[in-house]
Amino acid sequence: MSRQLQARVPRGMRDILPERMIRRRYVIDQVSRIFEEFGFEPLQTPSFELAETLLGKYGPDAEKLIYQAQHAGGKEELALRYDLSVPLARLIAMHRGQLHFPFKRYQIAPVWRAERPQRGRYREFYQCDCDIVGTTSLLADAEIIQLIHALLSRLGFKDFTIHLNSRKVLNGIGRYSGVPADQLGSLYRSIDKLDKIGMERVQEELRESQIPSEVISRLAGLLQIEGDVRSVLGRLSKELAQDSEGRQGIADLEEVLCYLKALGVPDKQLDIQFTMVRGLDYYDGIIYETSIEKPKMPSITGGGRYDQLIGLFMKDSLPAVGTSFGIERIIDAMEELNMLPDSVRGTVVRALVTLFGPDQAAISLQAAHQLRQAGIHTELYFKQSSLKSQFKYANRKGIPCVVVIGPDEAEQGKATLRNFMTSQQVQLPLSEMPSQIRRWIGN
RNA sequence: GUGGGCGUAGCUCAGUUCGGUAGAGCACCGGGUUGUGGCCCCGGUGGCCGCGGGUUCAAGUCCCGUCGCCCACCCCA
Repeated sequence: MSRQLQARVPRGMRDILPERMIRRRYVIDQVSRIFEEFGFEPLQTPSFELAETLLGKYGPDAEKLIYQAQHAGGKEELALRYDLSVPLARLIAMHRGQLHFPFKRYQIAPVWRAERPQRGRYREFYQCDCDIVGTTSLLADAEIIQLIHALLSRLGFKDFTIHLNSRKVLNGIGRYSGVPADQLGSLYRSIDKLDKIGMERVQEELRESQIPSEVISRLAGLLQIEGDVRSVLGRLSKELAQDSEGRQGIADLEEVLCYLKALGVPDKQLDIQFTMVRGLDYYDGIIYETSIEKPKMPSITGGGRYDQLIGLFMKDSLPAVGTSFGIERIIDAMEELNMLPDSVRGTVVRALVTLFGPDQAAISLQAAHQLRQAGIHTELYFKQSSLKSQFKYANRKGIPCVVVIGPDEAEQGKATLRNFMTSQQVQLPLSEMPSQIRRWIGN
C-alpha cells in the first residue's frame, strides 16, 4: 500500500459543511432579498479576469495580494478577481449599450486575496456588493448608506456604527497640513490609527515619517475635533475654509446626512470619522465602513464613491457608488451572538421514513415518494436496523419528524408520525401525512 | 512582511517537568430495552503522538531541521 496523501486545503481557504452552509444560505437569501427590494439587479462575472484588467487599480499594498494564474497552453495572463468593483467597471465599459442608467446591480460571489489569514480574514471569501452606476447624485450615496442600515437592522444587528468620511476632505486635510504629496500615504496611515493608538502615538509616528513639527501641531488641533456628526462638520469646515475641495467634501457629507435623516437612519448610528481612509486607491468621494461593538472584529462593510474608475476602461467615465458587505464576518458574528432564528436548522431534512424489513420496503418507499411530492424534504432510512437506531439517527441529525411504517401500519395502510420536538405521536392514513407534518413544522 | 502560541484518536485535549507497553471526554458501533430519540449504565472500534533526521538499550517526551494551523500587528470584508 502506498502512503496516503494528507487531505488538506490551501491556506486561508475552507470547506463549508452542510450545517454551516444552511446558515450561510439563510443570510445570503436575506441579503439578496433586501438588495432586490431596493431595486438592485443580479449579475455575474467570471472568477478570472485578464491580469491587465485588475493590475494597477487597487494600490501597491493590495496589488501584492492578487493571485495570478497561468495555464501551460494559454497565452493570456489571468488573475483571480480581488474584489467585485473593478470587474464591474470592466463590465460596464463592455456592455454599456445594453444597460439602462442609472444601473443598479448586486453580486454575491467569492473573491481571492493572498493575505495572511486570521480571525475574520480568509484568502477566499464571499463579498456581497451593491453599486449604483451612472449618477453623481448624492441621493445614491444616501441610498447605499440607508441600505447598509436597513440590511444590518433586518439581520438583527443593533450595536453597529457607520463611519463616514470623504476622500475630498482627506485631500483637503492633506493640503491643510502642508504635507508633500509623496508623504500623504504615511500621513493617512498614521491618522487612521488615531482610534487605536491615541494622539500621542500618532504624533510620534508622524515625527518618524519626517513630517515637520509645525504641521503636526496644526494636524493635532484638527484631529481633536469630536462630537456629534453635525458639530464635527461645522468645526471642520471652519478649519478647511480655504480649501475648495475640502469644503466640497464637507458639503457632500452634510447633504447626505440630511437625506439620511429624512430616511430615518438615526444619527447615533452614524459617525463622521475624518481620519478613516480606506485602502483602495479608486475611491474619490464619500467613503464609509461599518463596525460592530461585539464580537470584536474588523469592519463588516466598506465602500464609497468611485467616479473615475470606470474611466480606466472607457473614454468618458461613469460615476459610481457602492458598498461591499463582508458576508463571512457577518455570518461569524451572527453565529457568535446567536442571532439566527430557530427555523434555521442543521439539516434540510424534515421527515425521516423508517425501514423495517423487506416486506415493508415498498410501502416505505411509497410514503417517502408521497411526502416528496408534497414538497416535504424527506429522507428514507436505507439500512434495515433497529427502530431505536433509526430514531437515534433522526435525533442526532436534527430531523424533526419520523414516519414509522412497520408491519402493523403496512397492514392498515397507515403510518405512525412522531414529532421529535414535542414527542407527540399520531397514526393516520398515508395521504394525511403531509398536512400533519406541515402543521408540526410550520410552513 | 513582523511578532507570539500550538501540532497526540473524527473533535476538544491530558500525558512532555524527571525518556521505560498510548490516555480521557465527546462522537461512532453494539448491548441494557428484538416497535420508539434525547438522560443513564455496560462493552467495543478507532492512533505514521504533523513530517524528516539525530542522541539513546529505549523517544510522544531530549536535540536539530522542516511543514502546517491559530492569534496579534500591517492591511482589509
